[in-house]
Amino acid sequence: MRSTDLLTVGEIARRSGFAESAVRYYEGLGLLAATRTSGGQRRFERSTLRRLAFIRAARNIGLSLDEVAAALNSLPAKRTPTRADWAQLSLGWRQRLNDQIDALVALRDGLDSCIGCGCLSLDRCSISNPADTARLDGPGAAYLPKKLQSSSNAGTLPA
Amino acid sequence: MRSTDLLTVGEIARRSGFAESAVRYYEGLGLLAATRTSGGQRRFERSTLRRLAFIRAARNIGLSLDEVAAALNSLPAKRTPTRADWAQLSLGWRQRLNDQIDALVALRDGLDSCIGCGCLSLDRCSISNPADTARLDGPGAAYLPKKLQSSSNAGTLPA
DNA sequence: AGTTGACTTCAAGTTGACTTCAAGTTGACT
DNA sequence: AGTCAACTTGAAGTCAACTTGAAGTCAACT
Repeated sequence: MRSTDLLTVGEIARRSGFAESAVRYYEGLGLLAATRTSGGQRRFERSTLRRLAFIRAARNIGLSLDEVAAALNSLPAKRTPTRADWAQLSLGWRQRLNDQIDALVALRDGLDSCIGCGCLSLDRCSISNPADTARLDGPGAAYLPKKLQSSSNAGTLPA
Repeated sequence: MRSTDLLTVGEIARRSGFAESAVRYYEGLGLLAATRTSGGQRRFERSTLRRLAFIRAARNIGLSLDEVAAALNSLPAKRTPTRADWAQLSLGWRQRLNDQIDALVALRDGLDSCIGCGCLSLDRCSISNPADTARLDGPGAAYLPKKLQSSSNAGTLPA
């Protein structure tokens, strides 16, 4: 990092918290841009860190990489994105999060009414409805965040 | 379905809303039990439908099949599970759902404060924190339900 | 100049939850 | 007895998002 302020893939990885392999993968997908040294090594601009921050945020919220790509492509190509650009971009996530929250709340409320009866009827129980039927279409079936999936109390009482 | 009230894989699939391949897969995993005809075809008891309802509910809530298996294995092996058994089993899900909801709410609140500043700083912005750091460990990174993932407004404003 | 850690590419492997396929049976009905 | 939809198995394919491995190259430092 002597000559300019360009960063190697290792530095980018360390600073962003992504694995090097992920950074290379993202570059391959076109999510990140890199120049190359004469020897063929990647050099990233500092602004790449902001892109990666955006990517992580988006992934935290649940966007696929395809969606992340689309979002990044909607940034102004010819000037450095401003704060406002980034803010604009993340504004649409709010509704998305609210949708997820609503879905889970609906699921929990359905569960509450199920606990009372223990039915789990395919016909009547809202929590065990096949995904394609009636009321879960708005709320949407809720697949658990991976973090929470592995760690717990599968169906058994906590105590 | 003449002779007894045993159901074929096709009937089970139709009535449960699962694909036949999924039903066979679940049987292979031991989530479902089936007797066989002399010719080797599967025959399921009617109670299998309730198990499948449970499986769907659990999957809706986000349990992995491993977790579903563990939950089902905790059912009394020697008698037909009662309503109370099923209710007991699903009771533990409530906390899980609440955890998910809390995680998303925290994420949304973080996003709200981010939108104001547009920073997305790796250091300071809670929404773009690497998954392994500080505050997201409780809440957990939230990966979006698949349903919601594909269908939307990726990072762009709704209007 | 030599060392050595960091880098390169490309292919293949991983995970979970299934689905698809091919080729061959079975069983309910006529 | 014949028909044919529905069934069987096992292997392989799918998807996303990476990771891993092998075999080789680069660059910073001494």
